[in-house]
Amino acid sequence: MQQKTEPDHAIMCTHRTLVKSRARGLAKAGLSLPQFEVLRVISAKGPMSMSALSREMVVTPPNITGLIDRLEKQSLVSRVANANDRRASIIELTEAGKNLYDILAKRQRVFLQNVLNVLTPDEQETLSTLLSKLRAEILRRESEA
Amino acid sequence: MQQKTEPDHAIMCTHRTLVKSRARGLAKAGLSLPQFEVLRVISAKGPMSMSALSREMVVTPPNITGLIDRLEKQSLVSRVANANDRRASIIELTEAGKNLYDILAKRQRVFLQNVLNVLTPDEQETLSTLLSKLRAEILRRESEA
DNA sequence: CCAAATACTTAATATATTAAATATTAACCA
DNA sequence: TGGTTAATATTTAATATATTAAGTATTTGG
Repeated sequence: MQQKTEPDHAIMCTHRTLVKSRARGLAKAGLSLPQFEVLRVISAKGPMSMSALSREMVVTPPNITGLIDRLEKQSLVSRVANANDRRASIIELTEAGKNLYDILAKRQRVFLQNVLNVLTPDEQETLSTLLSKLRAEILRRESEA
Repeated sequence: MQQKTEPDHAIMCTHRTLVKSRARGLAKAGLSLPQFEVLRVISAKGPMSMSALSREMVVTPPNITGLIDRLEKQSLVSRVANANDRRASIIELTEAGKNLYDILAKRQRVFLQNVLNVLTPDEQETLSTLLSKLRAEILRRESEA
């Protein structure tokens, strides 16, 4: 997995490894990582429209349509009609959705915490700071890519 | 884009920002980032079979079939029959592929170097080291996810 | 009331996966 | 040697995620 020591490669490799591990864990419960993220956002911020969800997850609305279709088929979320605005239905977690999320979220939280604990609190802060600087610089130089 | 200071979120956000910027740059020349990566691997290691390519890029063979189909349609690579092993053709860059890659690779290299230079060499090394530690720990704890 | 904005869906396409099919090569053994 | 079997290389099919472009429905501002 590891090939070069340049930070951009390190970011790519670490991201890929993290995503694959998390996805493998969730797959045991029949969920994908994007599907889990939908449950996480609604669980954290409460029921919301699909356009709000697309803004929270930084993905496009057609993507949300598909994700909600699949989660609804699994009876983990439901589209609840909204009398105030008949264009937008409100996406809620079902009881099954809440229960599954609670179980998986706990497991994911423990896993991530255990992984991060390989770094000291200082190292964790340093890592976040360096990545944040890099992110700002990428955005600043967007036009040069 | 930036939401939390936990390192795992920082990795996700920075990765997304980096990938989007690079992809935007390549899109001006009609290439996607995965397509560019195919050209990069062949340019660096020479012509190779699709299975070798799939191992280099850490993706599955059916994915490579699609990528090569689309690159061949653009006349940037060609499948060259292999007398030694008629199962596998060898993927080569065409002249157009070499020329396009050279131009884009230079631009990407400069962009990445400029971005990374927002960090000092020491900071770059620290970042790589911390990410590497994290990656090793994720792999060690894979089963806990 | 009508134009513009907003919310969602549909269609087409790209990337990526797993599962299964085909083609070829390599290995073994009777 | 010859033939079956196993391994390898690629493709196809089905599905999930994600995008852009275009279409429909509803709301809102003037």
